[in-house]
Amino acid sequence: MRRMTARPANAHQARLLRLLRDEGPNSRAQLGDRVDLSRSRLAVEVDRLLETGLAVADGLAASRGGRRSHNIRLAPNLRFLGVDIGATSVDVAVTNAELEVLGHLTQPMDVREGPVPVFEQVLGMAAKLKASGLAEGFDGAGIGVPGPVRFPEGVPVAPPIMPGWDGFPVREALSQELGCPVMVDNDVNLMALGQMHAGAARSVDDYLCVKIGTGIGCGIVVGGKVHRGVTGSAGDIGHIQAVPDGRPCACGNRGCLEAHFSGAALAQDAVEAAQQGRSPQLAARLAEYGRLTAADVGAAAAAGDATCLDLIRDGGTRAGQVIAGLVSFFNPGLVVIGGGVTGLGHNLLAAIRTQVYRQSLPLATGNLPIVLDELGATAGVVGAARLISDHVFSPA
Amino acid sequence: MRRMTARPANAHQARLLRLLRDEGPNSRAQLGDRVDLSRSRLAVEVDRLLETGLAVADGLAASRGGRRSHNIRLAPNLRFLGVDIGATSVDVAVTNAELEVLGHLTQPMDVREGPVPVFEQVLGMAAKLKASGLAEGFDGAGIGVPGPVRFPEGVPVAPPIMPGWDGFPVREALSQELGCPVMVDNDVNLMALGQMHAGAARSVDDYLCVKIGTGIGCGIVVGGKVHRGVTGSAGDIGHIQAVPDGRPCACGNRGCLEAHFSGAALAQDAVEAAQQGRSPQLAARLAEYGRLTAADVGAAAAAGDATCLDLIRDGGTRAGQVIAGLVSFFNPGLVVIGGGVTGLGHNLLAAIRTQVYRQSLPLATGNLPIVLDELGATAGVVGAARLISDHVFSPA
DNA sequence: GGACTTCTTCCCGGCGCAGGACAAAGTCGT
DNA sequence: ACGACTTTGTCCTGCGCCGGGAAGAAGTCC
Repeated sequence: MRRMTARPANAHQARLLRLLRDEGPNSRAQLGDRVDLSRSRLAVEVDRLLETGLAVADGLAASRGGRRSHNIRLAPNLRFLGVDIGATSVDVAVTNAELEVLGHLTQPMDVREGPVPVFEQVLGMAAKLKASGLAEGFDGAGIGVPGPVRFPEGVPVAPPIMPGWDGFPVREALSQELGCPVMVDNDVNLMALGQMHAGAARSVDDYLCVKIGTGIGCGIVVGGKVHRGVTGSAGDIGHIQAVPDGRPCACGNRGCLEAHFSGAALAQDAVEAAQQGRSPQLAARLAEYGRLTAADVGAAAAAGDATCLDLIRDGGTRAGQVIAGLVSFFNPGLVVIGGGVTGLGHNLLAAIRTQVYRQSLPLATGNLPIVLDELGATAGVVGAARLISDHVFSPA
Repeated sequence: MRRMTARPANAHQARLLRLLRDEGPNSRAQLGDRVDLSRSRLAVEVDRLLETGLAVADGLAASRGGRRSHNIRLAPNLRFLGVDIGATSVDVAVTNAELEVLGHLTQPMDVREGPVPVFEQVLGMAAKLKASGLAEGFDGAGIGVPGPVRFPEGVPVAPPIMPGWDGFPVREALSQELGCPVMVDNDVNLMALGQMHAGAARSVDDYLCVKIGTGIGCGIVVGGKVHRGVTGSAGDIGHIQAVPDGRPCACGNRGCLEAHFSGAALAQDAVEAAQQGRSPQLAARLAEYGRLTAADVGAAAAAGDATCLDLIRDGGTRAGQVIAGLVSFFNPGLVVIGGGVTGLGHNLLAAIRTQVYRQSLPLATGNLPIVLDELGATAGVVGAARLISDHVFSPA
């Protein structure tokens, strides 16, 4: 069931495709304004894109004072699959060539079960999306996994929370199953790509994207490109020491950021606070559901629970200390905070901001926005689609 | 006394020039092996380089089994000026086009006197080098300053240790004086470029270069290019918190790495140790010279002074903690330790290594060399020459 | 309805560039 | 010493990229 997607023949065509992807339908004349090419050349390249079926004509554009131009848009039947595998759930979405999400499924899942059952589930979800008429086939798929990846090969390497995946040829296997090109990356990197396409980072070239969920990671974008490091483990900031001689961490050290502030750590703190009677609200929730999550802390804090506010503030301060260091080091133009704990909202953001603005030098923080992610689960799947679209929209 | 240096006309020529710069003289045939160009094209471009005088023919190369090829080398009369302005001294060197140092002067200087007297001194040193017959004029000059720089304009911005320089048009002024292109950068970035050209980083694309001198900074190289951050302050790691609620720092915070371990901090610790009678060796040196520097600590440690060994070990551990965080975050392929404290030698390196290998994750440290800088003062000036040569060897 | 603007197509000539043919210069074996 | 083979450098041809002019198509504005 292989689906042969045409590929751009040269860099000009690739450039045009990405422009159409990022800025939507555009008239030939507008395209001419954006890509430094002569009219004749542009006409030839656009015509070839139309011939190969990657783009289609789409009626007439509004006049700009003279003859009306023809609209060009990416082929409306192109489909990308975005998959975001988390620690405890999986997101699968279908997008069109402009990376608009046409359908999105979320299901609980345990990544520790290993690649084979997880992929069965993912393929089932993809089939479901296909069956609902959203796609006839896929022109590419991007996959995010919660651990480091040897990017060129698309293979997870030594992932701490998904040991069974070490060395599993994710890219190869999925490409076989889906019959289309596949790219694999760390989930945090994909979140960063999502921000680049649809989020706060659209006009920034150097930024950090901190994801605080079950674990903690950081997507690093340098000059508009994701920095993955020499072994694919760049951005693994969960095990930076935040508290000297602090809590023991699964990695064997003490005081790791992740041990003091993450979805897991926060839930544990919440349970302790409830059991010690420091927070009636949490105690009530614990009694009701039998367990607590970061969301419960956020809800209780929003309702005014002082203990929960303290937990959030302390955690934000810890995270802020580490982020302040990264800001001093990297001097980004933007920091985006995302992941499961985003539900803690502005209390968290305020604590992080305070710490960063206090600890980093004025030159680095002077014009540095620190914002919450606004895309939620969309960021990951859009980032995945963006990753593979960059690949498909590059010369063969 | 403007000297008009030819510039490459296209990217091919630029490529060839850089190849000749980095790998020395080469035969036409060898050049053909390294650049993906047809023989005809290559011949045309090389001939043009010869015509413009950027390169010269240099005899016949050894035979590779057939007709002997002609050697090509960069024009032997090209000269770059490398200037490295430190906090308390200045280095000026002349290099040829292959960035070999032909002459090198070092003089004490106080950067706080401001740009005008410092530049007078620099120009005097350059004139001295010229007068000794090393250069007739300069085809470009690179300048390193100990503070952040707005790179495109070549202007220092808000430099803490050189307040008088804020906004001074270094690039413009020196270009006027010297009559040649000038580029300005942070001294740490230039040290990193020096490692790339002549040091440990020749075959690495992503690495960090930590300079521990009067202050502490870090050069960041991503994909073979220096990362300067959005405001030019990337790598400013001296004010990352190393010790919660630690010593007060000039920046207004507490526990900054620089307050606990730098040339200045170490000298102060040494004086205290001497006065408190914890180190007879240091006391003797203090009595003799009236002051102490990091070098004294190194010498005493080498002679077996336990207190000094402790000072070095503690400092290395502090630095190692911060570097461990950077390694987790950035996942470099190499870390080079340089700057004034390199004199502390392997005791320092051992402490840093221990801490990094202990605190960072195995995937990031598995194949990570951490080495001492071997170039010393040469790194800065060669890096400066490399910076401007990259500029001169790019299409106009 | 006429003058002006904008957009598209067609066409020409220059340039970059690859690759083949050929000459020059050397090596190696006999 | 000589011929066969290899490597290197030069010349030439042809293709495709590409910019820009000219002309026509389509609209706007007065």
